[in-house]
Amino acid sequence: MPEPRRITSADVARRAGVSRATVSYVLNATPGQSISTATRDRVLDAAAGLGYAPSAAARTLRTGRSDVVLCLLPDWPIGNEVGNLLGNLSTALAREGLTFVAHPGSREDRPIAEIWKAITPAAVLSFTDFSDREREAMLAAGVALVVALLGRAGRAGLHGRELEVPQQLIGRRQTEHLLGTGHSRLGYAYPDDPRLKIFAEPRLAGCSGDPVVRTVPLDAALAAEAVAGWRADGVTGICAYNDEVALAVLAGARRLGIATPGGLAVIGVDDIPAARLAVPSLTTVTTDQRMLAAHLATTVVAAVSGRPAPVLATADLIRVVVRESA
Amino acid sequence: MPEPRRITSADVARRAGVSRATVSYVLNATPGQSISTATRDRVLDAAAGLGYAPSAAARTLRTGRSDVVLCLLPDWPIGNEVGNLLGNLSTALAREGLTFVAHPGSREDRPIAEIWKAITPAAVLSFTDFSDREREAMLAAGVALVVALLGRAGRAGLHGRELEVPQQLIGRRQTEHLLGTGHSRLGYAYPDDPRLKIFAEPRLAGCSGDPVVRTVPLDAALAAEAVAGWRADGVTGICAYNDEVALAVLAGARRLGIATPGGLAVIGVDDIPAARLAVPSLTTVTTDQRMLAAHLATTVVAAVSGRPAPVLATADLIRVVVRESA
DNA sequence: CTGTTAGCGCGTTCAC
DNA sequence: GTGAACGCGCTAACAG
Repeated sequence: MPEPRRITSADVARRAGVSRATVSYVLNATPGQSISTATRDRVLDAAAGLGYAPSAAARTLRTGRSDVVLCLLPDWPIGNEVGNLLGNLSTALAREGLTFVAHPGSREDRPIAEIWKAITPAAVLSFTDFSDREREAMLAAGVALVVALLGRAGRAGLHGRELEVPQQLIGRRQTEHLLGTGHSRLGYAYPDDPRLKIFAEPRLAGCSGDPVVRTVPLDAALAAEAVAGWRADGVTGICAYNDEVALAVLAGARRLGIATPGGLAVIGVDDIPAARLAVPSLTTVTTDQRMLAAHLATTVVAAVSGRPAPVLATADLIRVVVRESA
Repeated sequence: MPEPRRITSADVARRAGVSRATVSYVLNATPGQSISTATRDRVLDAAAGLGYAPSAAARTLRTGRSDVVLCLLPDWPIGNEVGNLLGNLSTALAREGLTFVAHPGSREDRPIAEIWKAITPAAVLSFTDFSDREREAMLAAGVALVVALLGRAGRAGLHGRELEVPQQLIGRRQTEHLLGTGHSRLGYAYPDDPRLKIFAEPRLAGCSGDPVVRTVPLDAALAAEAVAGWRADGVTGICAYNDEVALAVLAGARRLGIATPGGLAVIGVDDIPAARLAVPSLTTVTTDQRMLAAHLATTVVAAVSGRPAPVLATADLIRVVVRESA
């Protein structure tokens, strides 16, 4: 086999009878260049005819930045909703000519620096915050954007590119629903997994009505203990960290023979498939992942091109799905 | 700010008082080069002292291949288990010096070629099969490995690097359990989402006992219809495509007032958190994701370095988790 | 206006 | 152990 040599801009230039520079100008539509339509077309034709695709590596080497957006996934279990968000994000960024990739795996396995150095991304998104050193290193390396999807609460982002509002809003919506359906004494079912703290804290902080917090493991017997505790406190409505925790609360209540929602109302977060199949079916709160993804994509694009970040319209972002449990 | 110039191998060479070539040979431990220990150490010290990290882009440009392993995610909803697998895979590959990234999003959004051209990966993994054209294009571009996690059944892979066995094994284990607990007439609860077919087919094919197949949407009322049908057929044990479908079957049975497992035994797949919280708790089948990830990682490494693919030891890979529902 | 020349970015590798 | 070319695209400076 005659080693199928890569097609380079030189090939296109040769075929179009112009210089490589011209090819570059035409293909990148470089502003401030005046190239005749005839030449333009010849180049375009040649490129198309040869099936030319520029070498991403060369471009990256030259410009110091690829068109890849790197997302660092958290080390806590990612479920359906996150998967969904990533998919939407990928689609939205693709429309802008950016390639989205996600890197799973904890930062302990591999220093975060190795990851982005291997990719030379245009932007890095992360679900957890960066240390100042990391942030600086990336910026110094020319990474255009550094978004923490959930910055430390209250921290004025270096870029105003953080997105903690929705989390608090989730807690708010949960309590609003419960308070609105006649429950005045509330509990908060906190997740067992310490890695989830970064999400749980802002959600809890968004709750009004000062709920009684208890940790609820994903186990019916252990959940029952928590439920018993809440009962003793006079709590009648529970905001759960997410649907899984909510299902645990439901299972715990059942063990104790407590009727739901009569004896205890429960509201989750995420609307996982199991939520509607539970008995009683689970009332929960969902985020419009498509809208959120669109916003994130816009934020990334803005940052890459040096424009200010857009403001997230949070109005319809988070919705209560009313079912039987609350 | 004095524009923090990147540290290159030239800097290291200068500091160590050697040529750039030598630096390259030392840092890559290039075989067939005779470099004195003294020089070696000087280079190593200089590199460490300067905090030198080679430019991935330049390396990729030169060698035609990055050290990134690209995984193309399917467009069907990815859940916890897949997330888990990806995490383990990432960790395993990191140990081999490879950077793992995943690209979500359907192939309709963006031709698959654009993705890998943007990354120049050492290897590409995919959950679904590639067309022959795609496969060839990648191979021609120097991508070392092209694994379809689930090739078309029966297709003799170009590389023998396909992994369909576990899927069939899942079905096998489910039926074994049900047949072993006294159920002779079985049903298979097929997922509603057509995108899942690629997983569902091999799982179903692995089932013994020729089960009666019915599609079960994730909705209690609709699931009840399917359950009623099975009852009419004399079916007493259901293998579900996954835990969510199994939960739907459970919900359907409850609607009809059918006791589980007395009236109908159900076994799922995945062991999602909701499985143990269901009523009755769900008997299910799990895959050892860590073991699977290790095998995949080994396969990738073998392929990248041109060695033959290892054989997967399937013995303990798939396990039944016995709970109440079957 | 139109388009070209030339050198850069950085690590790798062949030939001496 | 070294010099020098190479992989490929970008872009400032420059000539018709």
